Amino acid sequence: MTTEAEYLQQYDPSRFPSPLVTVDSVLFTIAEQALSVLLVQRARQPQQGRWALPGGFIDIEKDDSTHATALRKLTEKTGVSPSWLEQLETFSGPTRDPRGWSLTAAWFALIAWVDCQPHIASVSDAKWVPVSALPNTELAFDHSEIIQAALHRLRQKTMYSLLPVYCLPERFTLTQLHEATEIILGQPIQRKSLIRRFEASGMFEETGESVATGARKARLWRRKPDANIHLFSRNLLAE
Amino acid sequence: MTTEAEYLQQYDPSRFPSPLVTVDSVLFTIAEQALSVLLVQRARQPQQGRWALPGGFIDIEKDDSTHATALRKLTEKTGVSPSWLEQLETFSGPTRDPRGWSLTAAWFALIAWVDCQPHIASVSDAKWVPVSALPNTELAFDHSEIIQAALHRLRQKTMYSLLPVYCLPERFTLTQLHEATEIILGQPIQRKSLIRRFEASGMFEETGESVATGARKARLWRRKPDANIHLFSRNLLAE
DNA sequence: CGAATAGTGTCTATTAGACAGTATGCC
DNA sequence: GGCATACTGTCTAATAGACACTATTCG
Repeated sequence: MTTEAEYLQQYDPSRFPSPLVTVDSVLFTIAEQALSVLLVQRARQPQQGRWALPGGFIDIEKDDSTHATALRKLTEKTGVSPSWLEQLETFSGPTRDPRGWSLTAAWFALIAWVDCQPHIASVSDAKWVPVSALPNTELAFDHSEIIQAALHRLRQKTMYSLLPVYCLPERFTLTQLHEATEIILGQPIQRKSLIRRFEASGMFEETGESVATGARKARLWRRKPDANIHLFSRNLLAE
Repeated sequence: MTTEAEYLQQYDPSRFPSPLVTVDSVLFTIAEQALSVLLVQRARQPQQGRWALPGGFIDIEKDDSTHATALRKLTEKTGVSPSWLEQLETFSGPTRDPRGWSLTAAWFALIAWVDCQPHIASVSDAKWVPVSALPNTELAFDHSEIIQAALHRLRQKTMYSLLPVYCLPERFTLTQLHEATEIILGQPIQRKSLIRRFEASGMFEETGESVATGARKARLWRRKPDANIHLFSRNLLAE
């Protein structure tokens, strides 16, 4: 019989074969009227030169969860923190990475295009790719599959929450939210339905400002500082 | 410049410090009118003797995903495959396991009590614990937190699908489904609402049999062999 | 004033909640 | 028949879809 303290003293973490562990994120935005995902060109082997999701290894010294790893990698690539970040799913298996049995904790994130455009435009190894262009793009590892899962999550949540606001700048108009929602779902949405939800959510406040976009000025809104996302009990587009 | 083949030849997976990786599952059932979770007593250090979720290390030789690991561990403990198995979430951090920075891919599962009761009853290191008893139980690692996340998932999904059928035996009555749903949600549900959903789902077929439970006989139903779960676009208990 | 964009009013359709009512089987 | 359990009918309430309507701004 050994105590836990004795056991830990003689514990050797390298005794058992362990999978290769990474963290990858699917960061979406609306770029020029197109739902787009951030891709990064791999600087090193394996799959050197291929486009891949932003991510990498956990820094055991610095990161105190895979959430921290995802946030650190995204901030390195975009210069800012994403507005939304939630765990997606973990992908694993012996063949998804040529180095051997591997596991990646995938995260799902949203950001406003204007918030990171200056940073992205200044580097050559990161770019926004419209999701409509993905079928023609061969990505590293199983990253296409991960993006498909993230896209499914994004569309589902858009039907029962106002998640698309996290793709918009801090101050936004209802028309911007409406357009973002239609772009994500790929079909027309009743503006009235969206506005009803917008009011019922209690998540937003007027800034008092308004902007002209050609005709009547539109009011500018922002998220209330501590408002949590509101989940509706019915979906849009229920058919 | 090295090719990927050259790179892989000299690749040493033990060069970087790596987290300890495990797979744990939260298996629910309805045991004697109580929503219960399967716990296993830890045979070894660390946390020897404490009750914990069924799980363990990935077998790099045998498992071709964490799904396979979860299934293997659950089958070892219960003698059968769970009726429902989906990924929950990955929990990670430097302090959740005394051996160091660790990560567990958590899975969420359902089974009929009668399907595994013979096996569970025959061993002394596994038992069903009603979720109502969990606040008074100190579990290993962060397993209480994992169970809370699973419980939340179970209750959410019960509101927009007929997930509770996966806690029932192969052949079941509408009353059993109704009771399971009420037990999971912890409040009364309109039987009529459930039956409307049951019919609309298209997931079930009559067996032609019926059982007496004291008064009028109840029809026995089963899931159609290849039916996928039906997701409704509105929730129960929307208030 | 007309055109364009922003925003409202209000009718219909769908489906959950409530609960009364009918059916069946055992004593 | 009486009672308990299984099952159905149907009204109300909530909210999404549809779309006509009003409001504001600019030339």
